[in-house]
Amino acid sequence: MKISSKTHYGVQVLSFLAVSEKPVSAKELEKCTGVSSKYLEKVLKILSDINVVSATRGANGGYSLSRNAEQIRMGEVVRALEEDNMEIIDCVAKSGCCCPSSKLWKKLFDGINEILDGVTLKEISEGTIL
Amino acid sequence: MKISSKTHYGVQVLSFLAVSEKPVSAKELEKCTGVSSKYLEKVLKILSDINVVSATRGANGGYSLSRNAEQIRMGEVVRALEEDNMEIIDCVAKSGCCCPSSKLWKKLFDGINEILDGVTLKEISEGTIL
DNA sequence: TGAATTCCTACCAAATCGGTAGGAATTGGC
DNA sequence: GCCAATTCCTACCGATTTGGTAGGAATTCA
Repeated sequence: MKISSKTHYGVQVLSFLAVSEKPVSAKELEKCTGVSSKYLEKVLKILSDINVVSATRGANGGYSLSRNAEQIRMGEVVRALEEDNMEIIDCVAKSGCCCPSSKLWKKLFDGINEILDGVTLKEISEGTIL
Repeated sequence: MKISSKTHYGVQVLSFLAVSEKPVSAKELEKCTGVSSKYLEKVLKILSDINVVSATRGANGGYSLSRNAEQIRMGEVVRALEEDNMEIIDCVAKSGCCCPSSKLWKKLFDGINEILDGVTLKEISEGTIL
């Protein structure tokens, strides 16, 4: 029940990209964040796969948002970065089980997703989140 | 960002205890849940430390709720079972940092706690959770 | 005293986390 | 065409966490 550093880094770099005009390379992001560019590459690949950032290779390449920051909801970002760990506990996910607690976990994860989907990258980069 | 099996087991055994009059031993709970009594002992020790169950040793001993089920909120249970992993990410917890994402994590964890504190053990054991 | 039980400590295998390393593929500029 | 800059791919690796197991000490009831 905690946020991985991968997710943390992911949101951090997104808020850098949100205020940058040109593509930003992993090396430059390393300077901003202090996180190794090699590791950021991994994080950014995940964000690229879900079409939140677009990556261009080669000289003058780098990463940029593939949509406006207000059209990027934190839900999709966090779900991707936490990979399959955002699902409800196995027994519930695999539909069969109906242990008494399953409704609690469902309620919890629905709530988590609702909160995250209610926040856009724009709000984060501008600090206007409530 | 997932629920550990320890937490899952914890809520499961609590809902057993909620419908039992007499103290229930770890061995009996093993029969109900399929989880080894040795491991359940650990889980129950945590719940005992936060005064949600009371344990009595010796013959005819076992575990029972130390309060009415409607007075046990899932928030305290889950926070205890997940130990320190329910805190906001380190950089935020240690007050100094104000990376742009910190407000998001704070909002998220506040929301999680609010959801969990809004559900009582009674609702779980009776299945009346919304 | 003996059986049933929790409590305490130590240990352990497997998975996950948080990276590192090396190089292939691609692209732009000269 | 070549070189430098960049992402992409694959493999590896140490530390930590997870999910237990094992053995026995302490306690309690009959």
